[in-house]
Formats: sequence, C-alpha cells, structure tokens
Amino acid sequence: MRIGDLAQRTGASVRSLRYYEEQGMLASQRSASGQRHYGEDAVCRVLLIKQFFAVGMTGKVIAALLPHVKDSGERCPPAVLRQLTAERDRIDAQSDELARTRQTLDALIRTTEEAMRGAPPMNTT
Amino acid sequence: MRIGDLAQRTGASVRSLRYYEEQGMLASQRSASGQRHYGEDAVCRVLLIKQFFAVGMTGKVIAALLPHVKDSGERCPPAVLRQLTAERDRIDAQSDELARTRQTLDALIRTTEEAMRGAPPMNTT
DNA sequence: CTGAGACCTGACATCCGTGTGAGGGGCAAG
DNA sequence: CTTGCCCCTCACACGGATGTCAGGTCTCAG
Repeated sequence: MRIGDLAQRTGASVRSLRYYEEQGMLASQRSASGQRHYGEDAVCRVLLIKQFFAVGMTGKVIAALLPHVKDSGERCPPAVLRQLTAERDRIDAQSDELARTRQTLDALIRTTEEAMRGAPPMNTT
Repeated sequence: MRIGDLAQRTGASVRSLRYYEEQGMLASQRSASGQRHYGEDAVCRVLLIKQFFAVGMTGKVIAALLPHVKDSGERCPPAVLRQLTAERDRIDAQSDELARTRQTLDALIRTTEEAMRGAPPMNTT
C-alpha cells in the first residue's frame, strides 16, 4: 500500500503520515526509488496514533510509547512505564475537567433554552 | 486588585491575563495612568477561562461564550446557543475518546506490570 | 514511449497560547 | 527626591501539528 492509500484509509493527510514517520511513530518499507510502502497493520497503527493525538498526547510521547504497544507482552523499560502511568493520570484529570465543563455548558444551555421558550424569535441571527 | 495580584490568585501568568483581555475574554478598569484594575469577580472569571482552555476550547470560542455566561438567564443569540451545544458535543466526543484511550493505556500498564513480576530488575533505566 | 498522476525532499507559512526582552512610566516607602 | 518594584506597550520567538509550494522523480495505463 502506498502513502496515498494509507492516507485515504485512515483519514490522515499524506503530510501527517510523513510527519509521523519523521517522528519515529510509523515505519515504512522503502522501494528502490524511495517510495514508501506499508502493510495492512499500518492502518491500525495510524488510527492508534490519531487516537493518541486526539487525547492530547504529544508526538514525542507517542513515539516513546508506541513501540511497546505493538509487541505488547514484551518488557517495557521503567521509564516508559512511568510515562504510561503519567499519561493515564493526565487523562483521568482531563476527564474530570471535561465532566465539570460539560456541566457548566449544560446548565448554560438549559437556562438559555428556557428563556427562549418565553419569548421565541429574535432577529439577532 | 492589580494584574499581578490577579495573576497570583488565579495561577495565570500576567502575560496570559493581558492576552485574555486582548481577545475580549476579560475586562479591566483602567486607572488614569493606564494600569489595569480588577474586581473580585475577575478571579472566578479567569478560573473559568482557564477551565475552558483546559478542555481544548479556542480563545475565539471562549470570547464568544463568556459574555453570556456571566449574566446567565439573559437572552443568548441562537448562534451562541449553537456554539454552546457544539462545544458540549465536542466535549462528549472527547470524553469517549479519553475513556477508550484510558483503557488502552491501562491494559498496557497491566501487562507490563505482570511481566515485571516475573523477572524484576532490568538495567535499562 | 508518453503523459497523467502519485510520489519524493526541503523549506517556508500558519495558528495559538505563552515566554521574553526592550524601553519607558507609575507609585509608595524611606 | 530617590530607590525599588510593579506596570505599560510593542514586538519578536517558540513549539507542535499541519498546510502548501517548488522542483524533481517514479509508475502505470494507454
């Protein structure tokens, strides 16, 4: 599979895929002429990378963790384990924050909607 | 209260406070000489701003929402209401993502810890 | 073989929140 | 008045992920 296909199948841009490789998160087989080729597993890998990015992990962190994700069951150096738990804790904190903020927004939305039931249309679109 | 005090009480940097003002998220009374002065309420406001930032909202969005947060119960233009709900949905999605990722990490951590119980010390610190 | 389209590298551009430094003014205590 | 500290504005820098452009090469269908 070439980079364009991988991009299409993962929803990542070609640029991003190259960036992932540059940062050591994603490997590729290079053809004689230097073109990147990927196996099926690359799809999952990229999706995982995207997932990690989506929860606010940084490229460096992901690059550090990913090798140990793939061959799971293998030994994980203590430093990596620490980072792993650090990220998990960060995620927990983030979850709490999200929950709190969700409540704030929700209250606000409810108030507004109630107010709107009283005097519906308004020209301030 | 002057900007330094506010910074200290909220944990935001002076720089950030000025930035918040510049982006229309935070107002200040200016003394004749141009120095910023804040009331007690500014503390809550800044904390709220920080909270919003912490869940990934962008400055523009926050600036758009905040005015309606303060005088809650007031009319909220439909556009703002839409943004409000959009943000809430985004937060919900983000929460799911976090939960999924948390599981991934957790599984990884558990596997590693179990592996470590088998053959403890390792020199790859 | 040829041409279209996908790919390569390298570099510069963007956005966003923040840091930082320069150069200057305000204000209160001694 | 002076000293020391806080404040002001302006402006440039950064980091991270991505976009985009330029100039060149590869691949495959026709």
